[in-house]
Amino acid sequence: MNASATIKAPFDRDKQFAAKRRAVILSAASAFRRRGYHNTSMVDIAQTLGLTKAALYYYVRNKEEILFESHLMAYESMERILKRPQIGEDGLERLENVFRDFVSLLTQSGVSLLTDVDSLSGKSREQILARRGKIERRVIKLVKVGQKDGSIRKGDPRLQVFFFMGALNWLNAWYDSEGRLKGDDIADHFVKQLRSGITADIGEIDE
Amino acid sequence: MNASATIKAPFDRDKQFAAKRRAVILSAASAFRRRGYHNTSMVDIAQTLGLTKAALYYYVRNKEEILFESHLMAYESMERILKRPQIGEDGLERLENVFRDFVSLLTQSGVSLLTDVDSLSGKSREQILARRGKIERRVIKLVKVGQKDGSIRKGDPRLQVFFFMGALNWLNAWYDSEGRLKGDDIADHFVKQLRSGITADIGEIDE
DNA sequence: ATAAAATTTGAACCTTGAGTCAAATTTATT
DNA sequence: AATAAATTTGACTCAAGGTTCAAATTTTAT
Repeated sequence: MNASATIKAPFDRDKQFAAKRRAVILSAASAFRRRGYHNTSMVDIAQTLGLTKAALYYYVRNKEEILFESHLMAYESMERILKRPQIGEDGLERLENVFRDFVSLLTQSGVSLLTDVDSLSGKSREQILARRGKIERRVIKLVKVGQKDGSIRKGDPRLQVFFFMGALNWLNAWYDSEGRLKGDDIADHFVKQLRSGITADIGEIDE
Repeated sequence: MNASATIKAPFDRDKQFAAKRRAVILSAASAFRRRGYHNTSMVDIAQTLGLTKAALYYYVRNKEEILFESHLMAYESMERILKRPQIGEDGLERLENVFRDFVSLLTQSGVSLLTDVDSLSGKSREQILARRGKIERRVIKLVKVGQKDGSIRKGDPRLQVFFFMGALNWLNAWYDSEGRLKGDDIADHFVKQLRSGITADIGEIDE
């Protein structure tokens, strides 16, 4: 069978397919973020790409799969950030850097955090929730490290994390790459507010 | 016409109606918060109340009206909090108190912040967005006051507000009145994190 | 130039869930 | 107890939108 050169093809089939599929997901994800999952029809998604509704089904099993992959894409990016060798002296600094990258991820790249988890069914939902949980736990761990080394104020780490992760999720809702607010400025500001929000008090009141 | 006593009726018709209507909205709002607007059918809403889908239409014009009223209910509560004579020495303290009441509102009462604004059409959406904008502006103003009197750190007030309002919106997504976390504890913690996040630096670095 | 594979389409199908309505039932008043 | 108004229901209609599929079209390789 093909003893001669089957040199992986000069125009690469699978790569093309994967790229287009990815384009579908990204485009859809962007629409989901703005209008919401249920307010975005398959026709909408198709038209944005200059395609026909039916064509989408060549790249995707069904609409839910698009939502699933959208979520996955976002969480994979965040995991990549978390896995990276952490830079920073103490827990606080490391958390700051991670958080800054999170903000950048959401403002620069097309990636967005979706909230329509409940539109996923069974296995998919569990998988996504597990993924999110994993990320949360990692961030919480980071906070604990900071508490241990004295850089982050004592207190329920879960609550501290929920607080600033809320900022992140909300950012997703109001940020529009048009406004005067440049992504980096937001990142700077948010990091500052995050930091001062949880920095351990030096000699201050403990309330 | 009715010269004799038509003493407003001893069993009060309209009040009964209003109460039931309110119950419908509240129950639905709760479901919307958990499962989302589109994942909650009219049948779901009806069943929760021990009714039939058709019965709902005696109290409500259509599903969208329920969503609209849900939003309205939340924003009216928040406006009520904002309108109340502010207590607190400076801008920061006043903001803290408002924020604490916001948190309490979302954890204690059944009121919840909905995000499905885009499922509203035309007039309704505009009205709700206007309402939200009004609230945001009030909070921003509060921050500005704090900046002026020196209690709140300088910086883009809009960004500062978005940050902690994000926490509020996100709270709405994860808070479940069951968990070990008691509403008041959350409020305490959040207020603390809000405060330290924006308190003006005493003699600290300005970054 | 042609054939095989890949991609896209038009036209249907099908399910879900919102909304309607006349009739049944419950509640309040005389 | 009778009646009128208020409330609820069952059964139906209807539209929207997701999904399917055989055929048409385009692309790639020979």
